Amino acid sequence: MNYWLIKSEPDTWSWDDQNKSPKKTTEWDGVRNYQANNCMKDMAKGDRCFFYHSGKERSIVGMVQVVKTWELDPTDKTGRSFGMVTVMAIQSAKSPTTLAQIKDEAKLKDMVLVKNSRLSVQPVTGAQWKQVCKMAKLSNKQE
DNA sequence: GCCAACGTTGGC
DNA sequence: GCCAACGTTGGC
Repeated sequence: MNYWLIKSEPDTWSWDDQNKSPKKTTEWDGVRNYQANNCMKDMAKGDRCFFYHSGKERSIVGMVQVVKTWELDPTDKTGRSFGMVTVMAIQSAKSPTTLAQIKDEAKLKDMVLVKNSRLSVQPVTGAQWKQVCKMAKLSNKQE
């Protein structure tokens, strides 16, 4: 199992939208960046991702699970084989964790979120995952 | 609203 | 294949 972080501008697609959508799932389309696309290609069914609000909020607000692996994004008109995965909301953060808090935590100083803030889909290490779960009051147990 | 960081485009 | 110009993202 691998861990990831996906970002969304809440005005475009918020955690609330995610939870209101049928079966709490959504196709994570619209990614037009090779690095982000490659991350999605590496995702396996059951992998988990933090859901991060960029823009004004800048915080980790929940956790989603990959329910369908990478497939071609039908909205892509570039002809460059950008794709998407399908994710399902599984937990809301009881204590949403802000970017400022993450930056203050020494154990998280190497997070991609800190080092390359522009990447919209990014890997998270096991140690970082555990630490953020603790801070956000998210359960790390497997169903 | 500004600007740094980064990715992409296109001329050569 | 290089690199300048440009556009976009996202934190501040």
